[in-house]
Amino acid sequence: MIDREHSYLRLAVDLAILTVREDTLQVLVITRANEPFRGRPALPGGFLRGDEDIPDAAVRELAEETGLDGNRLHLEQLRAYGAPGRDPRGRVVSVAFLAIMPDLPLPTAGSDASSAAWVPVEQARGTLAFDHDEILDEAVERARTRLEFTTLATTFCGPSFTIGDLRNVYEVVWGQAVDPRNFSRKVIGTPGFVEQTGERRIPEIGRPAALYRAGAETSLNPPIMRG
Amino acid sequence: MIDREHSYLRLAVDLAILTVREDTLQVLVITRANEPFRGRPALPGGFLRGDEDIPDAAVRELAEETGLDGNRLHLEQLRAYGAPGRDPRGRVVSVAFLAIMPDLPLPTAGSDASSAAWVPVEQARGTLAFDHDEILDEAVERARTRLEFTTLATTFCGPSFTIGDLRNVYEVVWGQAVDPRNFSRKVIGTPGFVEQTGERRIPEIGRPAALYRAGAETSLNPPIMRG
DNA sequence: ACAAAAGTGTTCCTTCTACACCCATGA
DNA sequence: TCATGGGTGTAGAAGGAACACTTTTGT
Repeated sequence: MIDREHSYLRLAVDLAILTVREDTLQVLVITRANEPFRGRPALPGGFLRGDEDIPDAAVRELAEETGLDGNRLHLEQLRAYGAPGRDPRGRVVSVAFLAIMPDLPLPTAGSDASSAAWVPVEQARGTLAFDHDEILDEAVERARTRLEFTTLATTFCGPSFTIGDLRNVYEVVWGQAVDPRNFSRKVIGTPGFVEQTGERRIPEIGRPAALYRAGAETSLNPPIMRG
Repeated sequence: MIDREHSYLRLAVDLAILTVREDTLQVLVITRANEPFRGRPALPGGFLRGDEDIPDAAVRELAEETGLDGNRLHLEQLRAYGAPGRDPRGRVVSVAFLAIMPDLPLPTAGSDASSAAWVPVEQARGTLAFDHDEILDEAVERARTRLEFTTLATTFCGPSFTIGDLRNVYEVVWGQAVDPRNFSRKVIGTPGFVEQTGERRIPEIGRPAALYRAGAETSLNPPIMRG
């Protein structure tokens, strides 16, 4: 059944899972347990199973690698990577996904994932196996533009957060300062971006901040443009 | 070599090739010569060859179906489509591309492509084989946002065009009127969007219009937003 | 002169930007 | 009362929307 004209190949799914942690943008990186690239850092991922849709494979891999429920966080397809020779095992095409989640502790998960760890993007860049450096760069760029045009920043936060927390997400992901005064107005003035919970968070020093949860709106019009 | 855990599959490339023709947005559609969906309209495409990169496969299919040089026009990946059952022949994952080109006559091409024809998007929508209706919808939406944020509209035009021609592209792709006065100013005032050729086009009746060619800039900042 | 399409000037309005200023709290 | 972060007011600049008006041609 396999011929040369249109040959069979294996399809993998790779995940660039981003979070904001300790005021830096971090990516979930595993250390490869097997050849090829054994011992090298890489993005989590794995092969598509027989009768599985591509997003389902991404959700499954996410659960296997992090122990988390992929239906609860943001997961979007970036694109397919298929350069011949990108995988020394043979012809493998990978569909890359961008995932975004709050800063949760990584369950010291089972099988494959014992080595999963958060690593600052700046530190991971240039060190990853396969073509994962390229995937990571495109994932970060996608996340940056998503913050401009969607309310996605809230998925970096937990169930409740202050406007300052949300602003910190923008500053860390964009790598540039954002004016706190104008940012508050913009967020609060955009219907459906955030909803007040009624609670407040009292800092060690300073005025308490109102707590919010993510609103129903997903797109941002007008957008919040980077400088 | 094929096991159930991570099975082999075939990878296809499908192309949503758009142009503006007779004041409508049209898509290149073929009539399928073979099963499955024999006789039904579909997007052009085909299987990836053994040692071929994915964009190369898209360029090759474009050449085979239209006789045109895919290196000269805009070609960008949309995403991978891999729902089980999307192709009755078995497990086939397709990487879809958006292509944009000027309104050129279709060479009555060779092998596969004798049935290639331009069809208005509104007319093609809902009639295509496989999941190509979904691909077409996403291609059109991508093209619409590309016009907002990039200078891509010029690739719908030939080597030289008037500002009116370019405005017509926006009106047809967006499906809404655009103010001619403000549009001129915006386009001419954006450095690198268009360059004057020095020639003019003299219409049957009316003031001659200056001719332009595409400029070097690709992104559009500030963008041209839809209403 | 007239039709048709190209292009300019101007006014109003929304939004962004920058920054002065006030508010609420714990130590 | 001070430090700290939360939040409001406001003036200026930039850009978009709407539209009156002028320009350039062939018939």
